[in-house]
Amino acid sequence: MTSDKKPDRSRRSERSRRAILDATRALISEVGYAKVSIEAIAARAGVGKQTIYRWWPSKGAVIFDSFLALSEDGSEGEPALPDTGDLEADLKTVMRATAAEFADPEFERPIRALNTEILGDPELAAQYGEKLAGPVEELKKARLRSGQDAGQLAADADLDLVLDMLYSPLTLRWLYRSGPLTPEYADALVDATLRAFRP
Amino acid sequence: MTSDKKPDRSRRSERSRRAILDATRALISEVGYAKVSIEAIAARAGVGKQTIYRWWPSKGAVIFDSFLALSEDGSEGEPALPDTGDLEADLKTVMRATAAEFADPEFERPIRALNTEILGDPELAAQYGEKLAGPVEELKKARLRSGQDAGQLAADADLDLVLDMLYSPLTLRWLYRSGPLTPEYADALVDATLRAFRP
Amino acid sequence: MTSDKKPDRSRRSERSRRAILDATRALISEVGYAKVSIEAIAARAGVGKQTIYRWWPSKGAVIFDSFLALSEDGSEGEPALPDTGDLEADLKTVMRATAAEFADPEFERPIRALNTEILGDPELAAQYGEKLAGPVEELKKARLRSGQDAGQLAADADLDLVLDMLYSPLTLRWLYRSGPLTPEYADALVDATLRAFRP
Amino acid sequence: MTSDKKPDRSRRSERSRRAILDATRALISEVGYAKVSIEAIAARAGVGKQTIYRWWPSKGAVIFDSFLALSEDGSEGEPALPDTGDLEADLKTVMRATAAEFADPEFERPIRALNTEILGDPELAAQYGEKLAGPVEELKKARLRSGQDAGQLAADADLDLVLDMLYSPLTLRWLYRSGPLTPEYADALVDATLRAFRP
DNA sequence: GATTAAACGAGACGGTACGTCTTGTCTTAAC
DNA sequence: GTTAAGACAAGACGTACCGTCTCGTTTAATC
Repeated sequence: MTSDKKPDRSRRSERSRRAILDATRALISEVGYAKVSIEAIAARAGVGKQTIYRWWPSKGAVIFDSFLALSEDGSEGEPALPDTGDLEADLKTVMRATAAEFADPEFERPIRALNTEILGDPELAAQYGEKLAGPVEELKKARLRSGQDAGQLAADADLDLVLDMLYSPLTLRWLYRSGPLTPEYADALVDATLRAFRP
Repeated sequence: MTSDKKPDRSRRSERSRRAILDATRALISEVGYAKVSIEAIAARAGVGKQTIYRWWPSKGAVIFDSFLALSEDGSEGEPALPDTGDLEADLKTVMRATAAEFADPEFERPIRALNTEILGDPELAAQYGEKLAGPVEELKKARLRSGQDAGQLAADADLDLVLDMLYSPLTLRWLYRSGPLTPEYADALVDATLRAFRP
Repeated sequence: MTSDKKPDRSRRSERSRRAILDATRALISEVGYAKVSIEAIAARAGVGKQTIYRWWPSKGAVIFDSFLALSEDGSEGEPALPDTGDLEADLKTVMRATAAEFADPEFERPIRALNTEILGDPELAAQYGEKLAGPVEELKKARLRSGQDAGQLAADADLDLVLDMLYSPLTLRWLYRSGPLTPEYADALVDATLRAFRP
Repeated sequence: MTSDKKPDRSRRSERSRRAILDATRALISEVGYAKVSIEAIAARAGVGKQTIYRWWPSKGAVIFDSFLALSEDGSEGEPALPDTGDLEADLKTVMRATAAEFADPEFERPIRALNTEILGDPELAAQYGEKLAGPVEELKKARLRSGQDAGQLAADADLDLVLDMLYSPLTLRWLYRSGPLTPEYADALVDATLRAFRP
């Protein structure tokens, strides 16, 4: 036990924090997750390595935070999902959009980097669930609940399970690249899921 | 033009190949995926590093092959899935078993290693689909088809979609550690999926 | 433009420098020049390889420096050569000592290592002339000059040539192992040289 | 002691032997001694590595033999040194020629390669003395003896010593690159040596 | 305004692993 | 039984990063 001195958060340089997070995202986009190194981040950010090690426990944590920061200042609170009163139509809209996003090569590298990190680090996985996935999931569940109230979904449907059946196949197909992410596939998932949980 | 000489497959040492694959699996079990290095594999296998680099393009490929070899000589052809005539019961049996396997810490490390590797390498992902996942999927589809014939599944059900809806939520929950892999969850997935595709 | 960053000399670790130089000399003595590797030096010195590559351009340079360091802290300035007033006797004393030193198996390996290195690297050869051979040569010339003043050597004798004729045959015989390094041979060289340059 | 089977000299391929020796010399000229590898020689000669290892004990031996072969078929017996009756003039001619040869960059690399090899391997040094240096030395001594008979050299002069004093300074200056190899230097060596051994 | 203590940039350090290269041995097929 | 070819075990090469550890230098907050 050499030096348990905890850094003083109040004196942290916001300038450095931003530079590190920005450099991280830029590097992921440019060279891909596997080749992002702490040294490269520090050099790119014009920051000493120690400044990174002082505030983050691992490379994964930096990468994770770089996404978190993005979602935090990108949107002040998540936007609600569409609610036209037609659950099926709304879900298809959202699922098709998700499929399109996954297919967009622009997002491919960063999201895949994030997922790889989460896969290997339970700590980050927990944080991911809580900070990133959770809020979005709540929004989705709210829309489902609204559909439930409108009698478009069984009153006793387990909404977490519904979400799983909707999104998991899409997500896994993307992760494993095991099939094309077409609008038709998105629609088929919505149809089947709604059949399973119709009132 | 540096050195485009291709090695001569017919002169490959089977002895070394096995030693490398065995050492790889042993190391993954012992120290976990992240800490497996080519150097460690070579040392453990009593093999020169070059012998690994000569035959495999990447660490991921070695790891992948070590699983492939396991499945190839472990089972001479995959065993058929149970077919008692009751599709629901059989699916629940299989899904519960899958959930249990995922939860077994013994398999945790190796399978997670394999998945991490697949996630970051499209080449391996393709091989995975073809050599490992494909055959198993065919067996599963055969059982579904048998249920279809028995009138327990809609005649026009897209069996790939059925499989996705059954297994994806389970797999993703395991990958992301986003929830417990209980028999109840397995059962719920089977119930919902069968509802979606009942005749 | 890969990495033109020059290391900062002022921050160099004296501790590591000494450890490297010491380890180098020890290894040369123990296993011989040909088998000294950078890896072995680093391991022996308890130092990262990069610390060697950071400060020395080649293995030869390390070896050379290990000798330089020896001569620098071994003697605070070279000791003067004997000057009894009898040039012939003094030269014979020194030449016999040189012959004996060459014949001493203790010095054999290190000096031969140094010589091999110098032979293949003009850069080091220049440094050798300047830093190691030069100072000693000056002392020898000083003694010759004193002999010249005493009328024991021709006033117009080229002292560099005198030194060459004295030492080169001895040195070359040692390098090539082309003959025994006896006191008689040393004496004969002194006699012949003094005859050639007598007043 | 695994396989002491000695190869059968009578079945040796002369074609391969020549190809190896030629390739060796060519490589030394082109890339310099330090970068000549057995692999490169074998590839260049169109020969299996084992064919080299079967007939030569070390890389040095191959290099040495490549020179030996050169001197053997280049000249069927060494040419006699000039003997005009004027020893001083003849020696100056020969010494100036030697100095010029040393200075010729064409010969620089090969001869230096040979010397480096000899320096580190007593076995080769002995062979060098016997097969390459010896014969030439005998010729030189023959010329000296002729001068002795003509009364231009002391009758009791040790001819080996005379040769050493003539050639060693030149050779060493070349090896160490410690000074220019001018005709003047050659002349000065001859002058001084003849002074030392005049009748 | 001067003092002072922590965060900072920079980068040297001991290490691990990389992927390449060469060595000397061993194996195979052609002749 | 020698040869060309080349796979093999071994291990050094020089490079890239790791995470830790000084170094001066800002930069605030306290005096």
